[in-house]
This record gives sequence, structure tokens and C-alpha cells, in this order.
Amino acid sequence: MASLFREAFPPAVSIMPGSQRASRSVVVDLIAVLAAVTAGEPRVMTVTKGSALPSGPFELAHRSLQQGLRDWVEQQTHHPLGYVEQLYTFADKDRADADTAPRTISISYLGLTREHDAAETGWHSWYEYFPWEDHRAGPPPVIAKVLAPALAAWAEDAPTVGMRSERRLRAAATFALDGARWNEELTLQRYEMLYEAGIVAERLRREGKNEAGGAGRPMIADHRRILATGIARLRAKIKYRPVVFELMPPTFTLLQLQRCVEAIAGRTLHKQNFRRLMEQQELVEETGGTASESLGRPAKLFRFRHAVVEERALAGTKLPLAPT
Amino acid sequence: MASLFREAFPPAVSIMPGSQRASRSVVVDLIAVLAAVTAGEPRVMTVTKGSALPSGPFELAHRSLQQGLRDWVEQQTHHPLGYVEQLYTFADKDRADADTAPRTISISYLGLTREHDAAETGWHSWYEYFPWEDHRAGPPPVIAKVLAPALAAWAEDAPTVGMRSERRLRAAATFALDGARWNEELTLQRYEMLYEAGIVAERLRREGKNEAGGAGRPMIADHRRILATGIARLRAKIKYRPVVFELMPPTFTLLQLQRCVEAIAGRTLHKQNFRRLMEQQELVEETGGTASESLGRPAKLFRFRHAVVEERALAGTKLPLAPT
DNA sequence: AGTGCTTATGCTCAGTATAAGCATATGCCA
DNA sequence: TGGCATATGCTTATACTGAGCATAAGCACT
Repeated sequence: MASLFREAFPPAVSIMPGSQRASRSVVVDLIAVLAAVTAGEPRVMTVTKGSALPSGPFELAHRSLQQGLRDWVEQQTHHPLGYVEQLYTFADKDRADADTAPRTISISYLGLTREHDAAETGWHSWYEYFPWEDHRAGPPPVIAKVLAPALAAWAEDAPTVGMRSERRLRAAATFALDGARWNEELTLQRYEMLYEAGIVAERLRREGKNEAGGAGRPMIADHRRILATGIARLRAKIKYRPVVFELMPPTFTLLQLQRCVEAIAGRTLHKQNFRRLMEQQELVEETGGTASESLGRPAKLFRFRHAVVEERALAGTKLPLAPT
Repeated sequence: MASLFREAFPPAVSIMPGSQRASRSVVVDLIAVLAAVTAGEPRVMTVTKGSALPSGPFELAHRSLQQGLRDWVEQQTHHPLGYVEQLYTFADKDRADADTAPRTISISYLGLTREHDAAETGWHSWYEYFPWEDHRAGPPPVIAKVLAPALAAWAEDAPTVGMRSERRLRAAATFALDGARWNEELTLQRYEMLYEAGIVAERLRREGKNEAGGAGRPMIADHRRILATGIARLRAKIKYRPVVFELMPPTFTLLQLQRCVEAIAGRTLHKQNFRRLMEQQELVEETGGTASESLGRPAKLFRFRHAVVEERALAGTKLPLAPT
């Protein structure tokens, strides 16, 4: 392997892009994780009755992948696609069956879109695929009932004492098992651990075993892993970039905003502190109107202050800079 | 364009990976941004006398891109490659010349490696390519002397009043021009703005103009943009993940560690607060030894506490969670 | 009108983290 | 021994966060 790669990277020879090289057939796919939050649930667009993410072959005609994806989604949903970012490019060999099939490269994107009709087809809640990720009503029972025992068995299955204890520790930290704190950003790590432990249908299928033992709703190929990547990315991003607003209607109450963040993070937030955070960061401004719906005191309506994005650098230093 | 893309993403039809599809020839390249910090300078591995990043065709034989890259680098540098992460996949059409040439997709990676012999060939300081990014000795003169005037001219060149003011504001925020605070994470945005403004050789070359007016040392194709992506990613990452240690020898003094972070960030840090941060986060532990070199009181040697990576989730919540 | 329910909004208080700087320690060298 | 240079310890003011109490403003009853 090392020698093969050495050939691939001739140390002293620059390879100019565009130069002709012999190349076996490579198929390039685009895969989109399109997210929206409707009726308090984070949803993802799917095809074939929820079993796959929308995808298609990479076409040569687009100036930019990003723009093409945007055009397509806006065409489909009739809602502007607020935000697009590249997620990851998968090219591992074990995705394909053998050397016979053409090697597939999948470029995946995360896209955020506005609230839309909840009845629209093809949108499914994230948590159908990852029931253990929704902690808004406390830790979901599936963790204690299904995952924890299965992970314990997997840990005991390791060949050495050291590996057993290492697996136990890793499982506890990742799934917040023995009093450890839940970390909502570890969505991908959790899915991969379940895969490794053989608790998801995708792995069982690959091994030719009965898929019934898998937790959560499976998808084809590695689409559920890609979805996990998107969820993890979005959960991390809302903390330091004002991307939530891409998922909100133009005006909203602070509680609606909070519910949207909670849906994404899969956790409940402290109401007063959440509103203090929004206001002190000057991310929103009052429209003057109030929301009439529902019980209780009417809430003020807010809109996102687009200005802050330009105004502040929004970086959050974290480094102990020297005074200049 | 929209209609083309609609074909590419048949809305109701799932496309199974591995299914056969007609596909025009696509060339897939791997490009590596390999970083190290030696003698207080952040360096990147280059080929062809510093004009390109190491790259090569995507080969079919590797199980995983990541592992292949790792093997290759360790072979080349005789140092373990501590950390590898995918940077970005570039596939924009304007990278190639026309429809005649095969479309190129570049998958870029960021890799971190240990200190090595500074005399080794092929390693160049980042700041040769981005002289405006090094603020360790204050704002580099090139900003006020070259970039600021050129950016001002570019702003004035805009067709409408609104665009002119928008460009001025954006330039000021990105390059810390009118008393705005410098944000070291904006490396990519800065390069792209200079590209847009026609102040870098890559753009001038593309337009058939004289390249001499470009700031910083150019690279072939879009390699400098990829390098900027890697720098920005690393500068962001050191703030919330202990990746610096991948660039350090096994034991080090706190000042050496600080210098390494400073080299990457391009800024000077507050010494006492830096060491407090390291200690309170329990990222390091004393080895017992002391460093003898140089003047002054000998510094204690430290090593990285690999344990923390497993112990703590290292997430830094930032969301106002409700008490459970 | 009054009571109670519900959500909105204002405010406090303690604990913790951060920016900035002062002070002391410990080596080497003349 | 005194001076220089770096290392390391400690202080103070300020900002931010977690948690909770208290009040406000609607609506639906009686």
C-alpha cells in the first residue's frame, strides 16, 4: 500500500491539474442532506419512502456544485435554500463491493431550508433514524433498554482485558452511560460505534445477518452515516454561527426560535438564559408585532438582524491574546 | 442549469450507489496540505520548488484515502503523521479550461506532522505565500502599503454606490482596516477577496495580465486557495481541539508550546494566561525534567496528557442547557 | 369581577472564566 | 555579587453562565 501511494504522490514532480492521466472509471455521486424544522421536529428530505437521501450523478455542466444544488432544491421545494455547505467526500474502498464495480466517490452536502408544509412528502424526522439522539424528553428508553446492553456485550466480546475496558470507557463516554454527560455533537461517533458493535441494520446486512436486531430506521448503503455527519455538523455549527435563522420564517417568537434549536440539538434549553443570549448578542430585533396564537401572554415577534453577520467577525477567540 | 440539475437529482427515484451510469471521464486528484512547525515557523510541504502542493491521482488500490495519505507521508518524512482530516473537495468547472479537458475533482486533506529537520527540502513557511497573515510582530507592512490601497481601488471600481460601500465595509472587516479587530481565522476569505480584487498572481495570470502585481508568492492552479483553506481550518481547530500537540515533540516547555500556537495563529499570546489555560484544562503534565537550553531560568518539561481526549468529551457546550 | 392557567419577560445571585498586570523565583554570566 | 533573562505564581477587575425567583399579560372559566 505504501509503495502504491508513493507512486501516486511523486515527491519531486508536480502534477499539473488537467494533465492527461490513465484513469479507471470513477463514478462521482452527489448526496444531499437537506434539513428543515417543521412542527417542532427536525426533518430531512428523503427519497424512496425514507430509505435514501436524494442523490444523483455528478454532471459536467454545472459551474459549481454548490450553485447547482441550490437551484435544484429551490426548484423542488419552492423555498429558498438558505445555506449550503460541503459535508464530506466519501471514497473508501469498502463502500463498493469489489474491484469489478466502478469505484464510487460521493460528495455530500448539507443544506438548510425554511419551514414548509409538514405534509410534504419525503420529509422524515431525524429521530426516526436516530431515536437515541432525541433527549428533549430525557434520555430515550432505547439507550438503557437496547443500546447499553448491546454495547456491554460488544465490550465483553473484545479479545483482551485492555480492549474490553477501553470499549467500556468509550461506550460510556459516547452514550453518557455511567453518569457521564450527554454530548449531542457525537452523533457520528455514536452511529459508528453502533456500526462497529453490530447494532445497526446496515452492518448486519453487510454481514449477511438478520437485520431485525438493528436500532433505528436504516437507510441504503451508507446514507445513514452521511445523515449522521450532517446532524453532527449542524449541531456543532449552531453554537458558533447564526445558521438557525436559515431554518426559521422571517419573523418568529423567541420561543419558536428556542424550539427550533432544541429540535436540532435534541436537548431542552433554559428559557431565560436562551433569550438573554439572543439579546446580548444582538442577533435579533423586535418587529413590533406580537404573536397571537396559543395560550398565555402574547409573545413579541422578532426578526434576524442580518447586519450582525457583517458587523461582527463572529469568531469567538478563545486564545489568550497578548494586549497589542 | 436548473433543468440540468433536475435531471441529475431525479426527485422520486433513488439511485443506488454502484449502479451503472454513463459518465464522462472524470479525473480525481488528491491534494495534501502537510503542516509542521519548525524553528518557530509554520511550514507546508511543497513540490517543484515551492510552487505546488504535493498531489497525485486517486488510485483504486487504497482501502481508505486517509490511511493511504498517512502511509505515504510517514514514508516520506520518517515522522509519524499525527493527524489527518479532509479539507474540501473542489469540483468547480472554472478550474478546468473547457469541456475538452477531463473534469478534475480534487479532494484535499490537511495533515499535521512533528517537528523535523528544518533543512529538509520542500518545506516552506506559510507566510511566504500569505505575508499578510503573520501578525506576530504587529500588522505586516504589506497590508497598509499594498493591500489596503488596492482594496480601496477595487471598492471604488464597483458599479453602484451600494456595492462600493459594501466592498469597503467587507474589506475593512476582513483585513482589520479601520480600527476593526484582526481575525486570524479569515485566511480563506482574505485570499478570496484578494483574488476577486485582482491582487494575487493567480487571478492576474488567468486574465492574461502581468503577474508581477500580485501579493505573496503564488502557486499553480488553485493550490494557494487550498493552502488558505488548510490554514484557516487549523487556526480554527487549535482553539477547541488539542491538535497542537500533533505538531510538538513528545516533551516540550510551555513556551515552546506557546510559540507553536503563535506560529499557527500568526499572533502573540499572553504568556501567563496561556499557561494557566493549559494547566486548568489539564492538557499537559510535567515530566519532571527541565529544559537546559537558552538563557534564563530553566523551564519545566511537559508532555501531552493523552488521557484527556478520552476523559472529557471536549465539547464546550455554549448552549444554555436546562438543568436536567 | 375574580380565579386560575399559561406563556412571556424582567431581574438577581453566585460561581466561573478571562484580560491584564505585578511580583517573585531561578538559572547563567560577568 | 549584581545584572540579565526567562519561568512561574498570584491578584484584581470584569465578563459570562447556570439556576432560579418574581412579575406581567393574555385567555377561559365561574
